[in-house]
Amino acid sequence: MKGIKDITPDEMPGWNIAERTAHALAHAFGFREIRIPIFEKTDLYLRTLGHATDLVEKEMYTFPDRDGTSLTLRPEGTAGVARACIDQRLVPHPASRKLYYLGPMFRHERPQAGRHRQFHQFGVESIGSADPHADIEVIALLWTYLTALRLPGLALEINSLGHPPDRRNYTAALVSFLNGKEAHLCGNCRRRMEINPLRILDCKVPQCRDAMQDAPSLPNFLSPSSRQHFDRVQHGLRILDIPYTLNPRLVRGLDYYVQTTFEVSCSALGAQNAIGAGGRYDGLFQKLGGPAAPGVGFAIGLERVLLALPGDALPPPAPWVFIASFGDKGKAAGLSLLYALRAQHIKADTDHQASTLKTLLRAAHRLGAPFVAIIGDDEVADDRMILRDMTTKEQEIHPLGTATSAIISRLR
RNA sequence: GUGGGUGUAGCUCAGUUGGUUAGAGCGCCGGAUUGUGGAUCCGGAGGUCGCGGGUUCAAUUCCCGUCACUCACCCCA
Repeated sequence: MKGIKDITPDEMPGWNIAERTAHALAHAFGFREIRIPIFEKTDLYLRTLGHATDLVEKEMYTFPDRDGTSLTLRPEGTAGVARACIDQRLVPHPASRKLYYLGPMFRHERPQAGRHRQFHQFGVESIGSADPHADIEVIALLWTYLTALRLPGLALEINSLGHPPDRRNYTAALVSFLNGKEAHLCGNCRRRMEINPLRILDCKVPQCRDAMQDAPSLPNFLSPSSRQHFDRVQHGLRILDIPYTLNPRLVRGLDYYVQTTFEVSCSALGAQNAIGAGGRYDGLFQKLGGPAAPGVGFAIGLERVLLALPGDALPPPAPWVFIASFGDKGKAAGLSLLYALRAQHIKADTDHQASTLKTLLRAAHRLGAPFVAIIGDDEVADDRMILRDMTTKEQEIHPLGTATSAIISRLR
């Protein structure tokens, strides 16, 4: 299917390191995992994401349930997490206010590099605190995660949209500035003037950038409290030595964002270079009929992380042993050893087709086995086993009775 | 939704103005005497040339359509 990918065994080491790092760092920052359904009632997304957004207008996988209820495969995680927090009454519990999730999202878009219809996100939501330190903590986790994986060419941009009244004032100023200049805008932006003028800010069409040259600046419209909040966020980032640049034109695509917004791009990625982004969404819970609770969070596109992941970030494969046993007695002894190791959680494998030492060793080599246990009839007769190191070609001899423990200690 | 590019062996790709048994490298399988892998040499298997139609005596090659993949626009993670 278009834009839907299999993740093959060869790709899994990268995924494992990306996911393990996510779990480890999220825990280190005091976030706890939550798993929510992969689809929700469509209404949830209509109410939270904004009707005029591209995501809602044309990218959702929406289908009727058997009773006619409209359902939608989740296109992002924040709305679902917020719904779950309300349903499960998590907000009052201090230990359940910092949550993270990992899993597939679905958007019906034309696929291209780093963009698929089913893709995966690692996201966090910090709920209940309007303090700038919540913003700092979330941004710090985002930055720590991406740098821990040693992704090249990262750049963090931040902005503040202010409180809703600030944004309304600015939007009004922007529209009045653009009135009469419609002819200089691209068709898309002319449409945006009606539905979402802020999005004209980050239009990439040159003529629109020219037309916006002298447009009113969003930071000038921040209320004193918004400005103070934003200043304190920046102060925290400086203390933590997290490099950032201010981008007064950074506007996020979803309607629920207010105040702080941020985005990390990765120059190693190509056109779709946003690797992680997020912001504050203080009105979201009320919009869903829940308790008033501010929140801030981010989402990271894991496919994009994998694309940028340097090859040497992958851990070396764990050592294991190939059992090369042949002859009637040798095979029997090899079979016992094979399962004894497995019972100890030691990776051990063989090739049941191969019957000669030559073919067994060839099979071991092809599977990339670092060690081979050789057991033929002669070995059984002498009550011994040969353990061969495939890289150094060194061989040691052990009694069959202690073969399992000898191999285990050799692999460590 | 719009535009460009590409579809030939498991993989990466050749294929000459349309011409008869469609090739290479890598990989895979086997062999080079009896219980030691990788190297070398020799041999072998494997292809509806994406699919459908059209032009032609003849199509992998030209034309149309279609599907898939891919990159970009839009937008986003």
